[in-house]
Amino acid sequence: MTATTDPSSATAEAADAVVGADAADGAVRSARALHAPVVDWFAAHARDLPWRRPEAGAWGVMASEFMLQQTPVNRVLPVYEEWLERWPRPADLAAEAPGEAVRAWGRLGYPRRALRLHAAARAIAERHGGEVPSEHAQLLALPGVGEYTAAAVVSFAYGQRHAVLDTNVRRVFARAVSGQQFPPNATTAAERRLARALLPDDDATASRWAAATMELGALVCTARGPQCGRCPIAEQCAWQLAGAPAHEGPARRGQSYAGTDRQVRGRLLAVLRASKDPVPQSDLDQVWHEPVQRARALDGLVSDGLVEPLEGGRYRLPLT
DNA sequence: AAAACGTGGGG
DNA sequence: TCCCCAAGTTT
Repeated sequence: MTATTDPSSATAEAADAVVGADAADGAVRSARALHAPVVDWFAAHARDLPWRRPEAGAWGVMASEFMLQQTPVNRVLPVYEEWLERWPRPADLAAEAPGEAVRAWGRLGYPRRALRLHAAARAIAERHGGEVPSEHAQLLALPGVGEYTAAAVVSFAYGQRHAVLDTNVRRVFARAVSGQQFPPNATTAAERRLARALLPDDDATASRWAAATMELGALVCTARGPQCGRCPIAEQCAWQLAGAPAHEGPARRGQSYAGTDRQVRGRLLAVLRASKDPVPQSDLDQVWHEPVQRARALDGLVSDGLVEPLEGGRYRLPLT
């Protein structure tokens, strides 16, 4: 275990962040008091996910993070296994046609992620000697890698001390520290500051803390129906202490789907994925009744590089 | 900075 | 049933 009790600059910074986040709460809790319970809870309750096993490597971690962007763990699992078996290293994927990545992506959703993971693999093969970079800035420069994914890779794959702020962690901090039921709609500077302030001092503990807070949010401190009875820090949770007040601020605007271009794109791509050979326009025309929207959706897929138009009005997943 | 971007499961 | 949500990124 680590020194969870000695004071440090990080503690003072955390205190400031906490006060800043909730000035009404006069009792400044020690950030350090959260580390041990959460990390110990993680040691006892963490799921055995394939990308957490040592053999996953940085490439496995990175691939899993792409797949997990907005897609639940259970749906990712089978695709991840096939993907890593087929393309065990970045160079293996880089050697493939991008369309094969899109096909293997299956129904995970947001297929541009498949294209970006493929492009990232090519960048890694060309610019990084086939090794997933271990610097946050270099990762951030890769297609499809944003602030969260870069942080996840350096933390989970390389064991670095880096704040990892995903939707789960944001919710845990919002409740446990800020006393709010939900975090703001968009990640704020205050949240980043708080996440940095709460980070344990040493790399190993910081890395575990990142994974642990994420897992706590995913399994216990969930968006709906949180299981506070099973939470290791329920006694210190600012939201609980405040009587679990309902969320104030603006509600998150839901995403509509039925009837949108996204739905049409999804149907078009499903047809293309299913066929190894080029598909005639007439087959694509079956998926949507409205010709204007249908054409717009197809154009969008082409301009996104997800679909390749051929001579004679035929289409296929991209070869190059 | 708001909006686009897929898909399916659970409350 | 319907709505909400899921390890975000890009433009």
